[in-house]
Amino acid sequence: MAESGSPGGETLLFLTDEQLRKGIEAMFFAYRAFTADPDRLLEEHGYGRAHHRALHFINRQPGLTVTTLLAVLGVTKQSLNRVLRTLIEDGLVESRVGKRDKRERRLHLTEEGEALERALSEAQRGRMRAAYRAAGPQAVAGFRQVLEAMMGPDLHKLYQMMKDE
Amino acid sequence: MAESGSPGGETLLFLTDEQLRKGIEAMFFAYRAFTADPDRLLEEHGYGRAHHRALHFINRQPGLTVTTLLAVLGVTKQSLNRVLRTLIEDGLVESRVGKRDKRERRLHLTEEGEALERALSEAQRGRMRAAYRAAGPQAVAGFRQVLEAMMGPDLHKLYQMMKDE
DNA sequence: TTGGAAAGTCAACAAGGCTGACATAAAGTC
DNA sequence: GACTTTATGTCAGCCTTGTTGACTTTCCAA
Repeated sequence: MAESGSPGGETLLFLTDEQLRKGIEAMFFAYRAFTADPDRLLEEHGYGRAHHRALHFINRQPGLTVTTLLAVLGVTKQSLNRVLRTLIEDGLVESRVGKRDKRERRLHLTEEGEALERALSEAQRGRMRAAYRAAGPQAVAGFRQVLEAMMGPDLHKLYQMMKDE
Repeated sequence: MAESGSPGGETLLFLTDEQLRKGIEAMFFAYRAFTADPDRLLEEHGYGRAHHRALHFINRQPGLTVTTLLAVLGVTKQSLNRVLRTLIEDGLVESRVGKRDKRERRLHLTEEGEALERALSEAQRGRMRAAYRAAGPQAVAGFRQVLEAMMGPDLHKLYQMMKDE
């Protein structure tokens, strides 16, 4: 019941606690749907969500280093390594020694890795595309604005690191 | 590279695979930020995200049954029970035998439960409020539209079950 | 040459999903 | 009244994915 009134001349009803709670629930349910499609596919291949995330970002930034991927994913080295190791063993990801700095490992998807990434992304984009189409370009712009504002400056920096087109 | 052209007379650039991928990443980063604040608070109390979700929905629908909560959360009985048991033992949730149907357990928050829920929600709403304010009412409307379209009919039904104001 | 950064590994632990199998009480049905 | 179904709870065990802490190897850079 914080800001229910009309302090200035503007209507701030969209900042009501109730509206905020509905927004929170919308995030909860939407995120569940958002991960459901790739999850099904992953299970068939014996992988989990963590594998998907690694594949996604390696695909987006071919040649990124392990340290960068760690920062992007926001997990510990040990946690990522477990996932990365199986992907490399299974021949989905290739780890190449850095040219200038030989300590670095540059990560790339193999053809097989690209194929799985594409399938996972397809599933996820399918739902996204349907939602975008249903809501329209104006709504999509608002959607992106709110999400970007919500992620805060640090994550927004990582977000912008990913190539835009 | 599916729909890059201009099939009709309309610009469908917002349905580009690249735009969809950015949307996917926005969801990923935003959801991470979205859960970060309550997670900190939860850790101080020795609880996890699962406890937060239970508290949230019991608060929203006081007196809901276990079966309903199961449907809303989308987890198994065993998984929910582990969480619910500790909340009841710790005196945050009260389980009352149903009046008409005595098999049912009606779930309610105690005062202590309400206090924690309020604190968690406050943390989460703080970020949400800032994002909403920064993006403006128009963007918020679009945000909600896209999320609702994304969750699909089944989850949308559960979403609408929650009281709106 | 020496300190620090990048990567990898081992071990142990915790949260929170899951399945399967059962048990009980209460409702509902025939 | 006997039988079936529903709502709930519980035990046991497994998996993924996160964590901390300790330690190693390799390599860059001052």
